[in-house]
Amino acid sequence: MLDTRFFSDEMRKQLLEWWQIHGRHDLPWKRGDVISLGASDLQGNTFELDPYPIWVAEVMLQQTQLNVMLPYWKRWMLELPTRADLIFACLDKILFLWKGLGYYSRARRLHQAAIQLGDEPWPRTLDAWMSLPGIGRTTAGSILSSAFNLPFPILDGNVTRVLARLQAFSMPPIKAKTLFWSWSEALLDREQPRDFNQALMDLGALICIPGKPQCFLCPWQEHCSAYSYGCQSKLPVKGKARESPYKVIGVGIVLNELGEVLIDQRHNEGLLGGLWEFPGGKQDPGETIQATISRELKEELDIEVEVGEELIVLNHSYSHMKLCFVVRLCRMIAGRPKPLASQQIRWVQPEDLDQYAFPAANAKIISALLEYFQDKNSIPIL
DNA sequence: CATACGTGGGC
DNA sequence: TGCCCAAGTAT
Repeated sequence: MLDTRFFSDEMRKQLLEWWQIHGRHDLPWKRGDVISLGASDLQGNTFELDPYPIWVAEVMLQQTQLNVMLPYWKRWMLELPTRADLIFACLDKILFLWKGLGYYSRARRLHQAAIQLGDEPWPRTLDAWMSLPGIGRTTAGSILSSAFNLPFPILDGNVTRVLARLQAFSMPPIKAKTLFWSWSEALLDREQPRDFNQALMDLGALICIPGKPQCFLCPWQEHCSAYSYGCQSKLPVKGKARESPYKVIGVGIVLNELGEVLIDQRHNEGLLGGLWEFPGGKQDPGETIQATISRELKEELDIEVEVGEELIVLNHSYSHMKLCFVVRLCRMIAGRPKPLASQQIRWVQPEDLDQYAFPAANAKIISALLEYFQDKNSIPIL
């Protein structure tokens, strides 16, 4: 039941004319090699682009803004320029290239998907792309329309916001995914889906922004229900966010007599999967932080430590919880560390920590540790 | 369908 | 400082 009343050819034309002038035309994955020409020529927009750089970009762009992912994408393309390079890369390298971007399962799934594709030709159907790990309908539609100029709609945060305002939709869009998809599909310019999808996203990213949209610059002002009601800054309606839990985490910087520090690699599944970290864990109610650290290191590494001075305390918010890391220097008293709760453990020189993929919060701990050693001008003998 | 899953920028 | 938000996917 496709309601296309609101979506005219005139609207498509207005958006594309706006985009020709104001759109983001400098996306490097859309300026790369043209892998084949269609019946027409470049002017006709029927050329095809290499899907690999587009695929990498689209995955990096999931829940991530263009200016944030761009340097990561450039480095990735230098290190792993083709699908074959990705297939044969090791997970450590992949996670290192992803370090700091967040949502690390994206990197693992990109790798898995490349392996799954093997040396098959690039898929050209929605189902084939969506069957790959890490690729949902939006990413599949983006790749198919960007690379092959095929008429598949998208529904990202930008498009959702534009549509919610265009239709003055008064419920949280999350409750009406199917309707929004049908709108995106009805709206799509089937003659030039590549440019149209990009134009729609650019409209959302540049004009129809959250908060205070730039309606005075909008090519669709006259078509926008929210604008006519003056409610554009209230849309889209968001669902109520649940309070995220707060936890205190005791972290142990365990040093040995060689001045090496003990790190562990997290299991691949779940939060920060596959990344390295300093050992530690959640403080139990009524427990001192010293007790937390010595208990966690006993449970996870089977070592006894003496908990020493505080290195740093830092707060860190994830999307679904807030943590306070209390980091203490530790001396190992007894035992030999074993990876009881991790993939592996390693003793490393502090200068070599930059060769491992640590999450952002741990990167701050590393900075504090290196500063500490610099101030001491020597490795502390505990 | 609700929830897990990161991070940095903007205000 | 703290909260909102950003090119979503998997379960």
